[in-house]
Amino acid sequence: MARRRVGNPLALAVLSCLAERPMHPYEISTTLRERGKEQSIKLNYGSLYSVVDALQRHGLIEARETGREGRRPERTVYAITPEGLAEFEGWLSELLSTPVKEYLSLEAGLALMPALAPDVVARLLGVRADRLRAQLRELDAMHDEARAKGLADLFLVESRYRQHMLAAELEFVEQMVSDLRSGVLPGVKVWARIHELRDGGVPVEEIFADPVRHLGEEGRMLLPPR
Amino acid sequence: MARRRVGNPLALAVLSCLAERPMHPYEISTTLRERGKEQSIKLNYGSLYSVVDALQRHGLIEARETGREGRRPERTVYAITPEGLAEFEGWLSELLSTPVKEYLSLEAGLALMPALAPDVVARLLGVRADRLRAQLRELDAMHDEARAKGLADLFLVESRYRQHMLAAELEFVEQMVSDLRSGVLPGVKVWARIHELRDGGVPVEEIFADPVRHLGEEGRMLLPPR
DNA sequence: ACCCGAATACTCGAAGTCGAGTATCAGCGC
DNA sequence: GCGCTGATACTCGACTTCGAGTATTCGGGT
Repeated sequence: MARRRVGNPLALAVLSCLAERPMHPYEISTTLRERGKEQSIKLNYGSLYSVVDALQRHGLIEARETGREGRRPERTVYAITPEGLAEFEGWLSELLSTPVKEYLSLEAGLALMPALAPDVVARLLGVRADRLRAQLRELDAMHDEARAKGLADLFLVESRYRQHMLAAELEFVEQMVSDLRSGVLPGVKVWARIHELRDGGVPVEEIFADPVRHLGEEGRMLLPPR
Repeated sequence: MARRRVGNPLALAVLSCLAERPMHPYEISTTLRERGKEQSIKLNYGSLYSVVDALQRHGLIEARETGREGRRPERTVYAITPEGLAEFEGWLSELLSTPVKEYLSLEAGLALMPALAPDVVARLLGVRADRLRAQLRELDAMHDEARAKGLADLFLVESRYRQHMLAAELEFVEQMVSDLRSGVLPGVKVWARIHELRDGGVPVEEIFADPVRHLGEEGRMLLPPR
């Protein structure tokens, strides 16, 4: 997979605008905003200008006119090059066809959660579930409103995707909370016991050094698998 | 929401290790790797050392001993401070309880997909679906193997979450492909027609300037909503 | 006639990210 | 006893990211 010379997805959005017609960077930013693309692609000025610069350095876009009106700051209008158009279509195709590993923040949280006691985690995830439900309601309202305005579903696809993924997360979190509370998830009992011991003053290192002594037979699962 | 002084999730992983016992950075990296946490938290050396440095600057960890064996590079052992422990627990709690907006690459792709013709997009998403199915099979195999080795489900939670989200993505993509092929998604007909015209030599700008003339009544949906 | 806030159009530098590169050592086969 | 691979333990600097800051103009109200 030949790595893209300019990696920021914002660069792709810039190319998408310039594929329509030449624009200056600020116009690109307002265009993306109007179309709601900044919901899907992180946009901030610093990145925008450095990305435009990088695209130019690599010959994917080129400066057309650079004029000024009154004593306003200069405006440079850029146009896409044939190589830029090829890069755009290739990159977009790859984005659609090839899943990439994304580091979700909840995944990090779940990976480290044993550092907190299981009942605490259950409570925190419960709060998360509430917030997810609120976000889903907001998205629903937004979609209804957009529909009422006559916006075609085609332009809501990315938002529907976000909603779908949010709903999936909620489903997982709800299941998790119930598994934690009921204690059916293998390992939770031991996990809870470790935190009880720790709160009672036993250093965690010591528990791990000889789990079976502190936790009984179930502690065996903490030993390194042969 | 007070912004974290050190933002990289890797910093959280570092704190989680040092909460157990003092370590030197390289040991942290191998520990995280052994436990499979690098699947969930991006780990590379450059970031590791700069993150450790930042944590020290902010008083969340402190250097203990800095010795060397033979003529090996120096090793500095770090320990967590009380403020570091507080930061760790607060941050982890926030991570679990509070959803944050994540910019998924497929969302960017969907937002820009009208730049390609609908049948092309359908084909690309079909390829993605195949790849997602392959990844899901791999994860299933991994989980079976881990189970067989006696690893508690507790330590697979993050991987199960990834699997759940991957499955949700597959579901969405499959639905999308079928909606595109059947043409039931409102807007797809117009979208296809635009690409036909463009391939026939009509500039895209012109179509957008007077959509109704080029596309008939259905073109009206491209006009800005009042 | 003047003021104020919003919009226009960028600039700048501090901070962070990344991965290839460097140097050493331990063990193992031959 | 010699070379090779793989592990140990980091360093470096080019490149990106970020968002607050700057300077100007426009339009609407009073």
